[in-house]
Amino acid sequence: MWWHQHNLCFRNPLEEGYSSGDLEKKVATITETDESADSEGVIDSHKHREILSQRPSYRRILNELSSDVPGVPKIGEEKSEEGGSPPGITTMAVPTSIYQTSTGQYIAIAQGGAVQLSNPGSEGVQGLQALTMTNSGAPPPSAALVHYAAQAADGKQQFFVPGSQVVVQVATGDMPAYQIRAPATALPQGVVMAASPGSLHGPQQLAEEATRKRELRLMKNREAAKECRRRKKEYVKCLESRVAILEVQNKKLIEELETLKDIYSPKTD
DNA sequence: AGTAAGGGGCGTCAACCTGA
DNA sequence: TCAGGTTGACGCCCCTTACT
Repeated sequence: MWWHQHNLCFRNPLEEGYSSGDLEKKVATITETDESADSEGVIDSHKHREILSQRPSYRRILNELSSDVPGVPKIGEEKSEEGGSPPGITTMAVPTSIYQTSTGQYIAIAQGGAVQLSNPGSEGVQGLQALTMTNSGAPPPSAALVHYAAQAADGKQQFFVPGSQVVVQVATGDMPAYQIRAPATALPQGVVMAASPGSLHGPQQLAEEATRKRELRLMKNREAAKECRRRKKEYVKCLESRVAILEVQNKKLIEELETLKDIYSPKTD
């Protein structure tokens, strides 16, 4: 866990009864920053909006905090430090591309060319089914939805993914296998490419295009919300560790002050 | 066992921000 | 200016815990 990976293994302040909001105020107080925006209690919505709009993102705040505290990872850089996973936690390759087939299955192509399958019922990458890759085709750089699927001439199922590549089912049964191939021909017979916006006619195609755009936007926003929540949690953890560090520092300074007082104060005998 | 309360996660919407 | 990213807010669902 991040909390332990950076030698910041203090008692978790949240377990001592702090809410994350309390923590934020606590850090603001200790560091004398201007983060205690809602300390006044009730504020009108307009003011609240202003405050929110002036508030930097979690990524920025945490990166600023990280630059102050050595050893605290910056958001966006934490991937490499997760190299050694804690015992008991199964690691899995982060997929670089995720595609959805016409049957609703998800195909994730991980770095190194591993292909993973996920059924519609499973959630996200959980439940992804690792499959054997028989070649190491480089995955396309961006994630996108598969627009079409087809049955190849040999009866094997194919999924066409962006980047002019084809994921081909090369074995069926209990342990299906898939390959990433460059398509031999431009398109197999019977495959119809999704129409480009410029070639749309009729209200039905326009409606389909609008639906497709909406679903794409929802999917992206879904992922963005997940990422945002992950960053928020990381931000709270960062605040927790900062509180712990500052409390220790504060305690030391108080002790030091008491010691100096004892040394330099005139004896009153 | 049944139930209410509380917490966490998720999807979605909307407002705002930012970079091209 | 606009498309895409970010994030607060809301409602929903599921799980856990305490209580009856």
